[in-house]
Amino acid sequence: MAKNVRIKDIAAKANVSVGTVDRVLHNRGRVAEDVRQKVLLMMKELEYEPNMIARTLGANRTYRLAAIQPNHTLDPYWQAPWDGIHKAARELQQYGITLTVYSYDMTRVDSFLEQAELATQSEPHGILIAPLFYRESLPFFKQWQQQQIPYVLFNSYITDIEAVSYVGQDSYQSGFLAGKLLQFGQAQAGTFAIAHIAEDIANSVHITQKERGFRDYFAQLAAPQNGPNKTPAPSLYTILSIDLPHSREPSFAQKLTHLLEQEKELLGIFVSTSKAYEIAPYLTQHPSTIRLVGYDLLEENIHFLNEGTIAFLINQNPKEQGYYGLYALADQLVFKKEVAALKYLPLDVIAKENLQYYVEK
Amino acid sequence: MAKNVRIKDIAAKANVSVGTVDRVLHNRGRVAEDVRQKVLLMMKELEYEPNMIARTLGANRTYRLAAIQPNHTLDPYWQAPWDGIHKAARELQQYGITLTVYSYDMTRVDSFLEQAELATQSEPHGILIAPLFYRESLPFFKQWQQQQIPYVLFNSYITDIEAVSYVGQDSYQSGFLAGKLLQFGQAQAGTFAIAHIAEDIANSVHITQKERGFRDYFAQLAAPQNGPNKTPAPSLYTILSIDLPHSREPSFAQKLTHLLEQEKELLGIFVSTSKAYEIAPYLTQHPSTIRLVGYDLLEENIHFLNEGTIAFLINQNPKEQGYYGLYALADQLVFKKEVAALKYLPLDVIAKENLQYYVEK
DNA sequence: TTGTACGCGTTATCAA
DNA sequence: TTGATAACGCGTACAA
Repeated sequence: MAKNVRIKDIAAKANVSVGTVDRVLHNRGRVAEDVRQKVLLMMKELEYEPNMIARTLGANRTYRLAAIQPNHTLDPYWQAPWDGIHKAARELQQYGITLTVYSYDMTRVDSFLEQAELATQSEPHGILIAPLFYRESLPFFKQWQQQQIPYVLFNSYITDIEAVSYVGQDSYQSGFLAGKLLQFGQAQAGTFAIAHIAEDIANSVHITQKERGFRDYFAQLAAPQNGPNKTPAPSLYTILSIDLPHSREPSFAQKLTHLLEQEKELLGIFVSTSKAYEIAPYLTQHPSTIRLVGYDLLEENIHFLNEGTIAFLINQNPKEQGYYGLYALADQLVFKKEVAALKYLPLDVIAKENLQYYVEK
Repeated sequence: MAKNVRIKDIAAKANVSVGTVDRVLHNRGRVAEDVRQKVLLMMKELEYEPNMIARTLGANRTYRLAAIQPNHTLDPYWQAPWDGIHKAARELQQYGITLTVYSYDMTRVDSFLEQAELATQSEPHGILIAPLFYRESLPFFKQWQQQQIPYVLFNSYITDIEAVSYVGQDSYQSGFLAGKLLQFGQAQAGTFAIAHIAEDIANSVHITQKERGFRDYFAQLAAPQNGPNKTPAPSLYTILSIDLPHSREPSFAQKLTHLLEQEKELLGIFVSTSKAYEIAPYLTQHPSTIRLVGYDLLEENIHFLNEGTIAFLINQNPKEQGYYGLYALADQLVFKKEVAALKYLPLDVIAKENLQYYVEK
């Protein structure tokens, strides 16, 4: 209950001035070792906790942060991260943080390079980036390391030991979960498909991880100890993966219709991106026993979820990804907090029945 | 980006002193009307935004908050709200907020009355309360209103127009969701049960709401437009509710065994409290087609979820309830923000496969 | 009715 | 290597 301990108190107890305590506190040097030790001891004894309010007021610093992500007007998914980033920016404004967002066209590598270059040239104090292009991102990471600019990755996981943090979803686990959602409660044997729509799978790590998780779910059903569930022998499930082009291509309808008509035992489809809504219309024309699972609470997806064509959507908390991503930078730069190297956000299972809590929350 | 506008800037532009601007800003009176108007105009023109950092530092006020909730050592559920409240308290400490928690024995009304009385006598600046006892809470609300003490309700919803906010779950909707989770994918007709364990249903609003939601889920299946799903006619489902005593009573096992053995077509059980783990052991001894759904990520529940006996758990975000509950008070008292009168937290659907993201997050 | 001056806890800039 | 002191932006006595 004692009043909060201030620098002044430590100074008095150690018979030095506040200036000296401050130098010890921030390792600014220029202080005799024995004095340093005494001050540190007093800090321990009094359990000093710095007052962040006063600190930010006194420091009167400003931090310029840059965020690099796909343009939210070109792809609806990216609206949510954009919102999250700006929400965080508003809250952090009073701590002297300003934000500039660099948006790139996610279908064009040159656009990414251009915006990342612009961000770098602005010499920000920290960078938040959704590195959709694996190969093209690495050189920037290296450059930022040399310039000592802390950077945080979000949404797309790239192994990088030097990044302050990765904030995003666990793609492998989400594929695993999708398997469960498709198979759960299905009494009969049959086929499950994973569909990739317009993805450059080679240069996209997380799509591969999703497929691996998906297949592993069915593989582990084979394990003997699976509790008391009456599922058919796992060998009865066939898993197949299908690559679809952009939906505007004629071969999209062609390939999809072929799948739906040829695979008589098709029990479910897992769409590895947020574009489940492009497949949904085709299902209404076919036997409705085919269960559809996809990602993200886009307006189009929500429509089919409510209609019943989409059974479940996996929410990757995109808004929170942006929000916590920017906060990770602030924690590092402003609040000098420990920042977790890895922050997975929950994979929310969304059905028609709990949808309302996730839209506009 | 022009420098942040300060009170001093307004004062200069309006040819008055900072004291006058301050009085206008906080409606302290004692300022000529024409001067007041001029100052207000300047504030608009310069788009003045108060610096909360400097404000809290300057004001140097302290706020004593009281939280009233069931003892977390007597019932494991209440550990999470307790954690959330304390997490918020730690963050808010630097804004001059101190917290005292008053814990009551949720099985004893007199304990509740005692602690609520203690909290009231401490004359706090704000109160956060989980009002499990409906009737007994109302007089306290009245008293707090008279004393002008703002109070926030959490976890248990009680209609009260005067409360600053209610933070918690939508009980009706969670029952509805539970219906879906039990029925989903079940091809055959049968019976679904909702089990209440050791609950005083008459004095507990949210248990009633859960049951209503649960029954309504099956009722709405009767509606004609339900999309393309191959469920049997809704009349084929029988819904029954069962009241169980505390599990230490002999009649607990008796009643439960009776249910399991007599209801040959029992497809699922929905436990309306966090005590699904008390029913789970009985299921392993019976035909495993009975699906079990309950609430909350208690250690015991998690055990049976991983084992497969419990199919889904609905997470009511108890930790967040405490966290945001306390923040609602801080927003009102310290930050002078608008506080939403109602804040529903998400109903997370937890399966074995996405569990990991919700424990210790 | 208005203005002045000090304090909040910290940082940063000088002298010493 | 130290210590005194002016900011930072705002709240609040108290004086005018």
